[in-house]
Amino acid sequence: MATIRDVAQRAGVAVSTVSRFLNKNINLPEKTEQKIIRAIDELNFSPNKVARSLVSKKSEILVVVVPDISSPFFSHVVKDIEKSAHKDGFNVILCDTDNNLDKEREQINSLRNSFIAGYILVGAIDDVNDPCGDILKNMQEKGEPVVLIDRHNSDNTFPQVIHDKYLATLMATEHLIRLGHRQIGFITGDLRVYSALNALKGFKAAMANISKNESDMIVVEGGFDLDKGIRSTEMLLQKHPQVTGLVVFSELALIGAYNKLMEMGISIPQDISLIGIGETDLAKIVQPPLTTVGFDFAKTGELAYRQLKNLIVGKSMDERNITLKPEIFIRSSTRFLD
Amino acid sequence: MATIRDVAQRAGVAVSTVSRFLNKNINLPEKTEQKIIRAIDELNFSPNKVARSLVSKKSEILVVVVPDISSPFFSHVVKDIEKSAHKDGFNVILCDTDNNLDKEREQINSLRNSFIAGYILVGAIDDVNDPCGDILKNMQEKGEPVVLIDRHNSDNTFPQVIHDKYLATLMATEHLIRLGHRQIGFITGDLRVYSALNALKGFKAAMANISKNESDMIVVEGGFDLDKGIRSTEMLLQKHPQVTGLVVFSELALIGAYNKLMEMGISIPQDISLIGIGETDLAKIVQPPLTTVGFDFAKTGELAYRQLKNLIVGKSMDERNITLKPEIFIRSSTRFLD
DNA sequence: TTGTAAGCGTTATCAG
DNA sequence: CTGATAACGCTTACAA
Repeated sequence: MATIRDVAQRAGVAVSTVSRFLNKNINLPEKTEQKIIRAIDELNFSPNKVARSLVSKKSEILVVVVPDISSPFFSHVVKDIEKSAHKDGFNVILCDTDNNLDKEREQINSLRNSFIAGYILVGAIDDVNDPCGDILKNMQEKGEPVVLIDRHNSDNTFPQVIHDKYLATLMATEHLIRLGHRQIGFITGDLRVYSALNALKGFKAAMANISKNESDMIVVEGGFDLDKGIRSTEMLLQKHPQVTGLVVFSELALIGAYNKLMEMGISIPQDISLIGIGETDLAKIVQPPLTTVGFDFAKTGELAYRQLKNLIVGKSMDERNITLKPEIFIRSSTRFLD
Repeated sequence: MATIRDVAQRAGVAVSTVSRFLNKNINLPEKTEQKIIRAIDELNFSPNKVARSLVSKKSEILVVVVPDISSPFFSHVVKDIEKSAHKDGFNVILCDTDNNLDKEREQINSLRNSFIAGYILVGAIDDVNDPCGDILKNMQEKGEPVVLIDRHNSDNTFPQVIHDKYLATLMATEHLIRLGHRQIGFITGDLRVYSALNALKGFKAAMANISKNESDMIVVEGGFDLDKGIRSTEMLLQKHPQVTGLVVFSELALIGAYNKLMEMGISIPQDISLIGIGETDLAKIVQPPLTTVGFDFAKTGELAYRQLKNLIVGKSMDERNITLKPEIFIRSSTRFLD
């Protein structure tokens, strides 16, 4: 690999001149510029990022932390972040924490001496009980650019993008209520996750209109994968065979619930109306297509990146907290209860 | 941020001593070791990766290039690579090329001066016509560690992990033939992709047993997403309403085909037997569950990482080319044609 | 065993 | 406007 020294030597100028040229700091005379260009070309030189990073104390590297990249929502968000970031010349380091906050800690800490330009952290399990407070606090003190997506954000410390899961679950549940359902079950996500907790609140708020005390409400703690959806559905139906409507948090668990109902020979929506929180292709594709309350998460990644970018360049933002509102997609898995 | 200098000063030793301690190059006397540990602790010091990288001319950063991280197969592979890599202390830069080879070129080139430890490239569109030859050749010359997954690999230049899509499609087609089908349609992937091309060969090989000339074979060029699967199925059925069996390459296109058939009121497997190449949860979940010929792609990422690791540490591998064999999962979407 | 100093490839300061 | 040269934070000969 040729260095800036080699280029300078070959062009017959000083390294600083080449450096200036590279950083377009100044208008050099046509003549020297040509010499430099030629030398760079002949040597096939390109400046070393690491050396550059060492002196400038920054890099063009972003870190994106997700609980599970193989989950459709997260992989879409990451894709959009990467796409936006790439346009600005940033590269993205992906950290998959496997829903393990210790791993998250470790990963972030191991990167903290690499002049990372900024971080985007996506909601993780146990976020509610232990919002990585120590690390985040430290990052804040150090002034490191951090943006949060669907994450517990005490004291509103960091800019964030939030999907209003409270409202989404409220809407979903109210939809069933409007259709005449009274015996409505809710399969939550892992309640140590910020947005899952909010969803539960939304469910309770909606149910409060038709049910006097909370203890009557039919709630089973679920999770974010297919398997959890299957098992939770089974459990819920066993304990509460009277349900006519089912609200399921998270896309994958919804598909799990769908699968379980089909397997049990329970007809959707004849026997049970099924509605999910979160929108994916999957919900549209199964038969019958599933009614969902979802978000246009094509925007999430880009919005989060934009926030981060503003943070990095020190530009003030119009709004530090972006809350995305849900939309209901009525398909064929819910019916009027006569 | 404290530097190694600060630590040395505080501990009352030379920087080199601290460096030696950090790199465990030597056994220091208990006494000085304690002093250093204390200083490090008090200053909350951790060594700067960038500076380290500059002198060592290497880094703990891997680059993984995929055509589309939002596709289930790729996101699973990336997850496994990340997991394995993280155990060895590597971080992973994710490049999503959006199936654009120019973007791939650009991304890789922009990273070539960052002392990247190694690269894993996953099969992309146009790989067949233009296997990024210039860049890859250059990388080979420079001795940069590169591992390929499902990718055109002229002259067997790089270690690789391959899913035998030829065999998979052969098996799928033969399964339908065994069930008595003769009018079998095939929806390919994008034929500029290496493994899609192989799949087509597999289909033709199987069909050769029951069909004299190739021009009789029913083939429609498809793609890798849901939408392409839907459109290709529509087109195929329009031109060839006589088909009783359908082989679909790629997981997502399979689901698209399923969806289209359902929408058209075509019963699976009564009217048409449907079989897919590639295994995902989706195929298991829809009703009826779909027969597939798939791969245990839980292994792919880890295997590729292992190859790369060996390349990086200069360890010779048992096998440079790992070919993963498919397995048939017979479910309820194929039936005996009476 | 420990310390001194050179150097990794840049950028930035400061003379000329 | 250009050219030496000192950083940046670390590793590693080489010397003591």
